[in-house]
Amino acid sequence: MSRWLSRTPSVRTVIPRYYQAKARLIDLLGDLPGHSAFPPERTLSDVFGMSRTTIRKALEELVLEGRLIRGTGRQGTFVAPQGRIHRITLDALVQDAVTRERPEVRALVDLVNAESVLLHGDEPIGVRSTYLRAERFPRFAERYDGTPLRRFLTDTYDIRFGDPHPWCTTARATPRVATLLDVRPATPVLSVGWVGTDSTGAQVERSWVVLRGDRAQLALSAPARP
Amino acid sequence: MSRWLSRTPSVRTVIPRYYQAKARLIDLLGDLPGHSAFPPERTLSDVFGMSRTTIRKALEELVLEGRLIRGTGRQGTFVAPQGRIHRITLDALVQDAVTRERPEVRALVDLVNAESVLLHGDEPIGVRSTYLRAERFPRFAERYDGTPLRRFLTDTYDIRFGDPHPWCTTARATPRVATLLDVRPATPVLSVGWVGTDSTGAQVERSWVVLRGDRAQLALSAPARP
DNA sequence: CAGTGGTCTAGACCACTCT
DNA sequence: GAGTGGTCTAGACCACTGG
Repeated sequence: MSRWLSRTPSVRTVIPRYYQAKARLIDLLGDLPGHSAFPPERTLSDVFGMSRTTIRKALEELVLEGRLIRGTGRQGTFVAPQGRIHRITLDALVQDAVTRERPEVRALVDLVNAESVLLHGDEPIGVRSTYLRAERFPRFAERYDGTPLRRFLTDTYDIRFGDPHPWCTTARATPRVATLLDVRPATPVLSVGWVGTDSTGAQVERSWVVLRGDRAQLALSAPARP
Repeated sequence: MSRWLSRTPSVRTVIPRYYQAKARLIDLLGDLPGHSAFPPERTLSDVFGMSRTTIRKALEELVLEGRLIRGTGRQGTFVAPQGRIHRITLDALVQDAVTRERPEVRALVDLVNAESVLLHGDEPIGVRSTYLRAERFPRFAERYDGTPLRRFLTDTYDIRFGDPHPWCTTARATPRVATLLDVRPATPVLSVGWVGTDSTGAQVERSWVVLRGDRAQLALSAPARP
């Protein structure tokens, strides 16, 4: 086995400091009802005898898990109320059936891009972005009426889509996505992508969705097998 | 709308410093073939005129995207070779058909836990953990022979599984998972969970899989619709 | 032993929000 | 204005690896 692929043992028996902090914060969290104010970072730093950086790392994990909510300025940190994580089906993503802001359509050279922010209530939970071959969808920008994208394409351009074969990964929010989703840059997000083909097998659509992990989960389907 | 749910505008027109670093690192990366040595953090810190922390944040993102590989000690940082990201089907995860180390079986109070490290070659790409109701699967620990779990349960205990309705999220590696996957604690990972039921609808299995995002993607299925 | 990545600290500075 | 979270810096200390 070549050396750059060697599996380092990397024992690490010690529990990281930030993780000890997280455990204590979870204790603290357990007693508090939703919407309670949570102590500020600097206080926790003093009380726990750890640097603010370490505390922040622990807090960040709890935010990502949807257990804490943080606001800027005097808003501070709060205990998140229950039931803020929504399950979204893969089918709804592909079919563009999730509530969203009206897509922003941009014409590129050979492509057209439609980008929208997925909403639950008025909270942003994801971003959807689709690239279409301009040639196959003439005058898309003028004609598109904001209805669910796949249905629109089927109705207007007489497309018959094949299986999109989506895939799923973790990624980090780019600055642009972070702005749209109202998270900090580099926040871990769930990313789903797929390629749409027409009846001839030609690629006509390329899409991805980025979901906020603290507000959305992806519901999948895996039928039982004999 | 209550104030802790208010959508802060949070304009953030500026590009974060770490993201500028990342862009420059990608430039640097573009010219290098796989397995090339990459400059150490302290050098990049000097050259870019940024703190090591900021550089590290950029490097970490590239590692997570599978474009760089880092080793401890004198190993340093390398350009990752192509084709190290493997697509794994959801079905293979649920059916336990991914190559793996022999599961470690532990008896708990009312439950039995089977935990294994998923492998591609000899690289760890994920962790699979299943909890079974001890009552429904008597003497599981002694009887289990290491074959794919669902098949074993079907054959040995005459289970007929229903649809597991899996779901998918981002999470961060706990210290334990980090050790098994050979990543640092708090590394973002892809998490897939499901609940297995028998023909009566009773929950008999509860499983989750954690996948390293830099080595594995989850292949999904979403059939085209009329 | 020198140099690497991994962790943690202390503190500066900023933008923002509530009072 | 005071206090909050967000970003970035400089540097200490450690474990580990290769020459």
